[in-house]
Amino acid sequence: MKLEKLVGDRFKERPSDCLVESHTFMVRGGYLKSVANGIFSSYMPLKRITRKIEQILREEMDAVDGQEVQFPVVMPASLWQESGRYESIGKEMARFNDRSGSPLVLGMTHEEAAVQLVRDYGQTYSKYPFMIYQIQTKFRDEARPRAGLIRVREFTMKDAYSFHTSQEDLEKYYEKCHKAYERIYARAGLPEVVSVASDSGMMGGSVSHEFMLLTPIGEDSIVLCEECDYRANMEAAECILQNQRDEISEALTMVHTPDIHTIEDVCAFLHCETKTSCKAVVYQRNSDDSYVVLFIRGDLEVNETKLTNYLGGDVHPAVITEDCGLQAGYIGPVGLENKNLTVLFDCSLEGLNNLSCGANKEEYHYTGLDMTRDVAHAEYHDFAKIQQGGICPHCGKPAITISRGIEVGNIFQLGTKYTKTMGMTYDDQNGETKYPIMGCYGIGVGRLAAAICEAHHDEHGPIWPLAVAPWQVHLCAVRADDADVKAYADKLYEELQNKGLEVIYDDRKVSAGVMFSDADLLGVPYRVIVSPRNCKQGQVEIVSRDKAFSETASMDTAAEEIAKILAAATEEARQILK
RNA sequence: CGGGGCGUGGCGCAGCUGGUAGCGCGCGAAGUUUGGGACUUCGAUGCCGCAGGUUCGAAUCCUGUCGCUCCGACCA
Repeated sequence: MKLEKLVGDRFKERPSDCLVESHTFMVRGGYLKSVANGIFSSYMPLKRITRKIEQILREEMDAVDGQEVQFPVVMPASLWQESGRYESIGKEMARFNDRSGSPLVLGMTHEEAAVQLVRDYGQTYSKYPFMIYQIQTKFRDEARPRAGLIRVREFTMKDAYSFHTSQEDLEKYYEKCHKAYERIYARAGLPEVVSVASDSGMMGGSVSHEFMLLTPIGEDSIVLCEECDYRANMEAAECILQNQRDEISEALTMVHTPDIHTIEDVCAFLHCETKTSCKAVVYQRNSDDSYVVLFIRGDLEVNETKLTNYLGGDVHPAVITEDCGLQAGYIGPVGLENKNLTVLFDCSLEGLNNLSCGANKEEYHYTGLDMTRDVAHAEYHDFAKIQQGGICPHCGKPAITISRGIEVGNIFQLGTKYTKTMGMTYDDQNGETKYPIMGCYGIGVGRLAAAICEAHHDEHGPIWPLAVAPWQVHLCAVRADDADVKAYADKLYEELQNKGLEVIYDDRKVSAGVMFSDADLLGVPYRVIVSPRNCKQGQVEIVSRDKAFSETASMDTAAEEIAKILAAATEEARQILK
């Protein structure tokens, strides 16, 4: 490919809406163009990258006996009504009607389609296990797309679905897929991706893992232990506390606290720390707007996912009205005898004494609250967000750190949620009718490309790992107006292509600065420089994009040398994988 | 869904106490340059997001609307 003919502009200035490096470089380097909020077209360089990523995905899925299939993008609402998700999923799913008025949806995930595809086939145990996968466009009407390809509305995803006749078999296969995922990230140049235990959210099921690239620009919070290998999604991390009770319990005393509402204000007023207070966090159930009051230690935050899981339904922050029986800013556990309230207590309060709390009376708080004495009936559950420096649920050491990460894939043990609702059954050896157990496994292709860029770049542009780079060699003819340079570079271009290498060839009559800047933006791992200076010495320069490698080769044997270097690099990558 | 910000050539921006648009980059031509985004000269490119309103006159003021974006909520 001649760079001169490559469609798409490269430019110097950072567009104002690009806030992360991957987005900036992909826009500046002519990789993509925004079409609408969270919807992009790809130019050739990005298309070549995603094609290579997809090929890696195919190979690794095939290696775990996956069969590539293809589900439709557009599906009838009836298919989603079978699983119940037509109703349970909100505005994230795009819905429309066809000409006859029949409701349709755009696929945002394909569990239903997968079950539909195989439920007639999988009627006997002898057909199991099997796995099907596709690489397909998904549309999710995200509330807030952001950061270029990191979070978009339309994207390509590899999604896989496995079907099993026993939990043990699923678990065995799940483990295989976990390893396959590790290989995928390693091959794509992101061996640093870690898997974390996660909350499975709307997908249902129990065990799941998210694969995370740790980076400050990530959207998810991840809990890591510095002392052991414990890793978890923020939502799933158990919060363990060692509650320290004072020896002497003071008496419960009402204190006048005019115009003081927040925990910080109350504690400042009472000259105590927020961790010696009991705060109330009020929610309402989405289903019926009934109130849920959660008491938690003043310095901690509520993990709403834990709360949702405990309640078995979604909640939203409460709107406290005059007549709901709650004194906003003065809610406390003592004397809160309200009929229609669900009152919950976080473990962080268990056994504590000498706390401050609201008195359920306007402008009054209590001091000297003793949970054991004053709130004897309380049951304690874990609703708290784990904190930096918190206690690791695995090793028990106070070595928890919280990092940000980009989710570049995830795997779920789905169980029978979809096979049950959609009536997929098989007969086992004993002639008993059973529901197959499912697993599912997803990787977003574009997001992975963005994550690679995020992890591998310098101030000038991306540094694509060889396995996913849009081209393998970037041939620069510096001073292409020089006849010797041009003639030799043309010849070398020809030779490299004949050796089966992927070459982007820049023979534009532009200054070296422009040429190198463009090469930096395209991030091709090996750069070959032909110039008058080099020609005079009978040599060409071969340098790697990451500057780790730089050597010269004779003009006569340059093509062979380059091919050798690439072969060696490919082989090295293969060795590392083992 | 809540709260901010912004819509002016392809990109980045100025103009916004009203008088019909300007700068830098990029683009085209000519020439001088040539190993990290060169220089000079000339040139092209704008329904100033859209629709109303105020006014003799609107990029500028008012109203509405659409779009983009950031923070939060939500989230396979």
